[in-house]
Amino acid sequence: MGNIRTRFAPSPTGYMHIGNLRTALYAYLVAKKDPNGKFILRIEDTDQGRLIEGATDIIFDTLKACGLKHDEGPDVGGEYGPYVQSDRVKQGLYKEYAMKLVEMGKAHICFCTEEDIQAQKEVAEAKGESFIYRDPCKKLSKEEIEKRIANGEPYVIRQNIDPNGTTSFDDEVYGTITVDNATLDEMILLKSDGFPTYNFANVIDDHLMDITDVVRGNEYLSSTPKYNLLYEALGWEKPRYIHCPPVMKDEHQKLSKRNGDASFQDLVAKGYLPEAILNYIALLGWAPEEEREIYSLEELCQAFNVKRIGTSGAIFDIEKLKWMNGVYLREMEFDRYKDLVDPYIKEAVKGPYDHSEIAHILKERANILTEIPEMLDFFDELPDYDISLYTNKKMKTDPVIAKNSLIEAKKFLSEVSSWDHDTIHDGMIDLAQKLGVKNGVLMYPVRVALSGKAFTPGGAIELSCIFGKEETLRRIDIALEKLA
RNA sequence: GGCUCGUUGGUGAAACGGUUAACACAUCGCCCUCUCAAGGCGACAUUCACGGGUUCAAAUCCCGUACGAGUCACCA
Repeated sequence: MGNIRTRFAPSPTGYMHIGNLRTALYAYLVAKKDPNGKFILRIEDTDQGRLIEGATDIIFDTLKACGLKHDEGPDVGGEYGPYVQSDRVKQGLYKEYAMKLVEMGKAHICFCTEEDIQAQKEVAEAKGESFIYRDPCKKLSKEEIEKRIANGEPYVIRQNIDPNGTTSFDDEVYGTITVDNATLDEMILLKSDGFPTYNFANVIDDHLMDITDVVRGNEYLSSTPKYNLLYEALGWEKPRYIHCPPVMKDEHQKLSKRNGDASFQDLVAKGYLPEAILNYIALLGWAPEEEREIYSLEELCQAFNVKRIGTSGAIFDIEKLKWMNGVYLREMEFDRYKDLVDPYIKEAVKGPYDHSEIAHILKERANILTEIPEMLDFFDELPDYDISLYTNKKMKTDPVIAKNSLIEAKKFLSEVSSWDHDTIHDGMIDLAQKLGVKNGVLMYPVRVALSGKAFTPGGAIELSCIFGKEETLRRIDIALEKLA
């Protein structure tokens, strides 16, 4: 073997949520840390009742949008296919191995019904006893089993576990974990519909696909010993295990798509960039060696180290994602930024204004794309504002001072030789000086007159430039009327 | 309830027996500035869930307690 092979094995049951994506990311990074490492996508659709149409496409789309390119998978093929478990069922793969285990005495055929077991469990719980199912079917004779199968009685194949002794495994993140075999219940390997359970399929497929490193959520920590018993029974080499801490919504609950909207596509729809999302979630449960926090996917591949994955759950903090998204937006080259932001500008600004200029004043200010329309809501229509807006302590203005500033500004702007940023800027600065006032005393009222808002992207001069002479003077006149 | 895992500031976290307990987000000040944002500077854990123990020395090792999470499905 030698080369690392990891897999991301989601079940197509709906949207891709953030915790899941992070697991995919880590699996990808573990593989790509090795120059020859392979990242495999496997679809685990063994629960026929939970399938959701289109869910597989969401998985493909999400991985693609994030740049988590898989080397093998249902859509790209590979020598270890098929990569969809229901297709593997058709090959009789799982049943074959399950029967083999039965022959070896490591599993048995079971005719018990769910209701039966559930009832026994409830009785035990009522008595306050812990419940480990001791399957009577284990004692069935071969003849009896054959007869009942021939009769068409439904059955499952269940793992046999010797209750004596302990089982341990070494997790790369959590260290050595040991459990008493007596606490392990004998899980179902093959369901009555002939499909394997995850518990079984994952072992078979990981082995058959030569997966060297199993990366998954820590909810599997407690069932891993049972998987290892299977590996041992089959005489297979066990993979390295990398169990990841959970991503939490708050102190008590894991992140779930059901309650919040923390799916990847929700975040994208809210105006977050895939690369920022990926960068942020990489830091949930993993810390780089350097102090740096901004990493491209390629840089993450270099910096990533399993040893620095943490063990406790991390709360997803949308505020920090917001900040990080802003960093990506600010550092983006302008052309790409403009294309990205243009739909949002169009949504808010229908007037004949230069979108490129608007993009410029937005670039340093917006953290999320979807907050852009609101920032620009004064362009098409001047909001109705109260003249109390002209009172600003820091700018040393009030309505009386503002009126004066606007009269002077209007005088200058009506006669300015050329309507461009530099000319207006220099002229206004000169004007303030001539008037013997601080820049703000002159600029602030102009900006308020143009926008009707206390805070705007861009200052008085930038806004004047974008609005053009006519509209600028028109808005100043409106202000003067209000202040009259 | 049994078993497994976890617990450093509001959040993400560093520290791998000896530091003033990094850094980042958020928050709050100040500076810069035509507003806001960005940027700069500074404040913010006398303390690492709690209680014992080991040690000259513990957030770091050990034990216990509390709290939390996961698991105990013909779900993954």
